[in-house]
Amino acid sequence: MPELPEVETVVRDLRPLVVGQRVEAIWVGRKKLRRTWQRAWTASILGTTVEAVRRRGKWIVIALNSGGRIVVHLGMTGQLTVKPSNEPRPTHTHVVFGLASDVQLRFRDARRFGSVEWFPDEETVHAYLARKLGPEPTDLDAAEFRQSIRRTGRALKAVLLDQAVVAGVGNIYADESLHRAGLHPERCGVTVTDTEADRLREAMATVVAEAIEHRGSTIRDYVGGAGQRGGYQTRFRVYGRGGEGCRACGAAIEVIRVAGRSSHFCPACQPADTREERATTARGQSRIIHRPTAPEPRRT
DNA sequence: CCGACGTCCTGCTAGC
DNA sequence: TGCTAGCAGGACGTCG
Repeated sequence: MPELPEVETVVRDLRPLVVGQRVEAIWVGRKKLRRTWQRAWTASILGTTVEAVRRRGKWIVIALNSGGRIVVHLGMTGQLTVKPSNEPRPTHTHVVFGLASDVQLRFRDARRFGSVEWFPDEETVHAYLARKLGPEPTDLDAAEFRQSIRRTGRALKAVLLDQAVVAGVGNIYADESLHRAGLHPERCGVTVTDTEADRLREAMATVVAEAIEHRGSTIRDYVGGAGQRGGYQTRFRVYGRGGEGCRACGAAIEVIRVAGRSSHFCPACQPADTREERATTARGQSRIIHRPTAPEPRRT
């Protein structure tokens, strides 16, 4: 599933292929995506030229010389690739932009959790994304991150998946970061020390940077902007390695459900906080029922 | 107001 | 071998 490193790889791949290209044709399929394509968007985009391709969190922003912006989210199975126009269109292709040099920018998404939409200007896109997203992992302020963690009773895993806390981290890199930081995914936010929070912030930055170097991770569907698979999946320390040995200590990696997501961790490197009490819900998910430290009083 | 949970969607896999 | 139930999860709406 595309997270920050995969989206960054797509953006880097697309940049030399689409910047400077004119959008000469647009085709939109009938199947509904997360956002419904508006007829007016086609007219607004046709004839404009791509000026830049950027990423913010897991979102891709394609800047046009008209000031308009095409904004893409890959969801679970989305692919945004440049292919020769004469190459057959694979199934689940939903949007195609015909570019000047006989190539097409194609959006393909089997599960249709992704989206393609248009905004009239940079300010509107900025407001749209700023409402949802916190800082990038590399821009995360130490004090701010400590506070984000400590002001909540949620499990650390849930905090990392919250795009308003840190943008771009998903299930894979949350698990990998927690392992590097030696923190249990269910660890309750309020009990996390400054040192632990700092370790987690640094672990996230490291994991994400390493994954980008390896062009992201391909579990099943993910491909880069020219259709190539990623290479980081062979370096996972915990994700998808349930039952296998921890690369650090050899203990068997465990899989549990936290915040509605599968969570992989090493019980030896990432010990549970024994001061916490938990109960298991009917659906097999564990809930913290007692916290060792009371949350700070909420300010009004 | 925070947090938990249901919903969307289809391809693949485990299990019979 | 062939079928099917269940699982995978990012964003977001809803509900307690």
